Amino acid sequence: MLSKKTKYGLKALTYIARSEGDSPVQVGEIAKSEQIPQKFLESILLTLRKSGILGSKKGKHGGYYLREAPSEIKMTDVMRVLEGPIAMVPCVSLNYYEKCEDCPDEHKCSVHKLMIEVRDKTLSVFKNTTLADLSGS
Amino acid sequence: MLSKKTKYGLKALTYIARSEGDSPVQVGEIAKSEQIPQKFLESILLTLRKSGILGSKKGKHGGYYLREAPSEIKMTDVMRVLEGPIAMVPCVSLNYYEKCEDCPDEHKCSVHKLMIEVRDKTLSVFKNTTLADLSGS
DNA sequence: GTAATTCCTATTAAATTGATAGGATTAATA
DNA sequence: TATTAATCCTATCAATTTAATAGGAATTAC
Repeated sequence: MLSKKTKYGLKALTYIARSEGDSPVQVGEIAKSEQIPQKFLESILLTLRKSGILGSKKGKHGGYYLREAPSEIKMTDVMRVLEGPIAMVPCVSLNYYEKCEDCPDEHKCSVHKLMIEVRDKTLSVFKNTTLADLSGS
Repeated sequence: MLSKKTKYGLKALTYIARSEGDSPVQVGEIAKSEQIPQKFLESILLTLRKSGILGSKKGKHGGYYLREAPSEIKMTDVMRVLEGPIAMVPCVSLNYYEKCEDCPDEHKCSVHKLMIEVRDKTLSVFKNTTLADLSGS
């Protein structure tokens, strides 16, 4: 299941994509409109900024803005920042690979091959979807 | 990420599929061979039995066995029993549908459509995979 | 009747997630 | 320069879920 962090993050990004004009969008506005606890949303947008997906402007009239056009922002990147690995087991993760403790040989593991398939299918969706698709192009 | 419950469950099913002969397979044997805490595995196999995937025989020389041939046991069923919904959000779940609290209209939700796509791709993998595939046909 | 097994319920420990709190820092503007 | 309004940062807490353990009841083979 998707964490609320990810869901809130996706909604916020969509909101920003839709309302991009001259000035950055403020956390308070997004929180109110999308019914997200403001302080929680703050921390999520901070994560997105640190990862390079969002930029920010501090102080009065500050807020957040996209660093690239919505059509350039891939779901693979967004999901990895918000949700972490796309794979269902660490041993098939491309970006966060880890050996499973309980597996002497992962090529003999019955779960391994199945999870590679799932990973590839999921990845294909996220690779071919951008923020523009979410915000209704 | 897959829960350990699911991973252990899949490994145990694979083990049973591979060693099916006349007599049922015992929890202790599986636990030892697959390095799974025995009591934890007990509860997992109990779940699988209650769902109808496994059968059991009590008492001395008892144990667990598959209710159908490995090639008849679909991953969709196994995953739903062990891991729960296949969808990443309740509002796109086929078997466990629930409205999202924070969504006034799910057809306008930017996350909804994306998650339907992911669900369908994942589902296609699980639909076309059986325990026979896991246990090396 | 004894030993070996599944079955059942309850409990606990650890990890993760969701949310909150309080203030430091920065920038616009009057 | 003081005020206001925003992001930024760190810490903490509460709730939930996950992983594992404990102890014994019920059942069956021999």
